[in-house]
Amino acid sequence: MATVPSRRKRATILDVAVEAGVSRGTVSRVVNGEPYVSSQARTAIEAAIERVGYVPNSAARSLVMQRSQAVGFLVHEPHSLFLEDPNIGGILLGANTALSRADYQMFCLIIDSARDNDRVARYLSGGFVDGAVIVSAREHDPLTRIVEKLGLPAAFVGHPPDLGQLPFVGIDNRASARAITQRLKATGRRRIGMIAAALDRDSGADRLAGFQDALGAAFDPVLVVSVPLYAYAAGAAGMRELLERDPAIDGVFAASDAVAAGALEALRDAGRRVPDDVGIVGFDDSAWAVQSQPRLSTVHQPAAGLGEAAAESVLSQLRGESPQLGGILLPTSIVWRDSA
Amino acid sequence: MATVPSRRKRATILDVAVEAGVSRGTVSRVVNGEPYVSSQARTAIEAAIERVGYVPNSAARSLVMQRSQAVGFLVHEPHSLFLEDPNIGGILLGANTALSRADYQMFCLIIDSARDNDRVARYLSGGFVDGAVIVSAREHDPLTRIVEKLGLPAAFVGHPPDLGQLPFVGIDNRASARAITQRLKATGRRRIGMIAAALDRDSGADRLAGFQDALGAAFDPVLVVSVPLYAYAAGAAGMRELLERDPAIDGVFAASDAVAAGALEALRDAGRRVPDDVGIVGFDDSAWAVQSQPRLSTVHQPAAGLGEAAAESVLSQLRGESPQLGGILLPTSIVWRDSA
DNA sequence: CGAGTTTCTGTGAACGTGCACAGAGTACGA
DNA sequence: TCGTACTCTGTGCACGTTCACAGAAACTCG
Repeated sequence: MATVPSRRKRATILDVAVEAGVSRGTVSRVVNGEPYVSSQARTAIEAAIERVGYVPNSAARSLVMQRSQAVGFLVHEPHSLFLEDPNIGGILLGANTALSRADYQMFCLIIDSARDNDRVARYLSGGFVDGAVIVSAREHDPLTRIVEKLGLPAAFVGHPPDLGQLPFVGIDNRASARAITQRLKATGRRRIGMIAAALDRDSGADRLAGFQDALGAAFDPVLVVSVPLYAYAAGAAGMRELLERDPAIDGVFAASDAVAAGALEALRDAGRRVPDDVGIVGFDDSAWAVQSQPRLSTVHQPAAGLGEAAAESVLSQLRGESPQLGGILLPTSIVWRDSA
Repeated sequence: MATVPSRRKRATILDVAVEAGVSRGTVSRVVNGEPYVSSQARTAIEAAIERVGYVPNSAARSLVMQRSQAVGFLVHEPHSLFLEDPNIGGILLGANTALSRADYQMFCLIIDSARDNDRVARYLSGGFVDGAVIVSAREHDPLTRIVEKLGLPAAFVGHPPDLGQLPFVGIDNRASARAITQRLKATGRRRIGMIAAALDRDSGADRLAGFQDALGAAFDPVLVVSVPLYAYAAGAAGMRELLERDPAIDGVFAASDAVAAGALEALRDAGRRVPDDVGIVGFDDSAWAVQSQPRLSTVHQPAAGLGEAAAESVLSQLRGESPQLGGILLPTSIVWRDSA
């Protein structure tokens, strides 16, 4: 039967050995850059590899080496939010950079429904990957348990409260929120409110805490509204609510750029000028920040850096080093644009 | 310690066989759902699998089966554009959906510099993947040649002109451009221009052709400016040029949402109201479309659908079916918002 | 009751690689 | 000269699985 004609035979290490007139072992040594190979044999083998078009079979290598040279990139996020989240792309890119630098592969796994849990566990324990970078895990996430039980080298981006001793990387949300609120205050705003979001995540809660830190005694709970998600529509609703609570409000810290962009819409509808009447700042430095009118002042998240640091953490665990306790916090910076 | 790191020794099919008191072959049959297993043996084996925590070793399976159950997702795009492109995320998600439904893994490879070409060729031919979904390949892309030479089951998203007989999925740019231009005409605009972009890509050229189709005899080359990239700044420059050529212009088809957003800025600067004085439409239905003021009427691209269709094409080739000649074109829809 | 069929099970060979080990050749110093 | 280190090469085994084959048991039918 000629059903699958395109299945060509690939050259093996043995083909190379025969072609070069040496043994498998010597070819293996050349391929892996080991010493104790005569320069004569080496050149002959290199030529033979070129001639037969040899490429090492990763499955065979994985089998005997007991590792796959691959790291999983897991995102636990509904598909819609995956697209909206401004950071995931950068994290993915950063992780990819670090991993390919170390000659590791990156496998993507996007977990949408809980139905996928089985598949994930199988995947993590099936030898597909030597480690994992895990993005946006939540509290009580089964993923956390699976990784813990497996003892798999892993690093989380973000910091769900029940992470235990598992390594993570993140930014100091609290300090960053404190810093940008202080700068907002420094521009002369008197009645400063916040549209807090995603308080069930540590990022959301910490941003609120930082806001409160910065205002100190001036903090007024009336000027804080909370919305469930870091989303545009939620931001608009939150801003309307704030305007209702205090029409004299003249400064707003939005928990994310998307939220801030939504707030901008509500302010426009209410006839307020930004930044003249109301100053507004966001968080993330995402595409929203430069596409809004006016462009947003915001906290810049080093998304690629987070991905890179997480990947590096996994790689170091793979080298047998023990991960840094308490996680790694990357510095943020404030980008001052037009909205405040 | 009671909790020995399960990382050390994983259960093999032999462990299960011993535990269940049968042979490897029988366990293998159960694992792969083959017939000719007594129900007695089946239940014993299933219990044993549970007890020892057996997970099949994918490397060993790949080795003997000569396939990896993985499909590569290749993006050929500088990192910065990868983040900016509104469609890539959706394509990735769609491909992931289709692949995981078929129990395939998705393996991401982001190709930035030409330096990576070697690495890519190695991985495509190294048995890491059984097929590939390739996004944003350009003309004379070495990737095209590599895939062709390897005879690897693949599908391109988009359609570089030198693709030859390789399968691809895309949208009908020409028909979509025609449709949205017609609707722009139907709103009563008399002097309609176009900011064409990226005419060196088929998408750019086709959008211009569709525009010309729709206007028919009314087409006036004076009202067409061409900019090199689908970019904001280029759109602003293009719009200024158009206003100079004909101040009476009252309708504009921008080749992308980013271009349209730039045009909006130029119109604002020129004191024209949108949509009152000038109606403008874009293309892509990206984040720009909803973040602009006013929100853009535009052509919606089924990004997830594209990824899914590309993945399905690869899967069908993997089943031995021959790919659809001439590629697959997915339907678009027009989203009517505020800008026209 | 014997012959043929169907159902079920076990066994030995691959798949392509890395590694331990053994052995051959060479250089060097005592 | 011999012994000893050092350099280089080839060979057998293991990794965990699937598959083809052989054989055993049960069942069917003339």
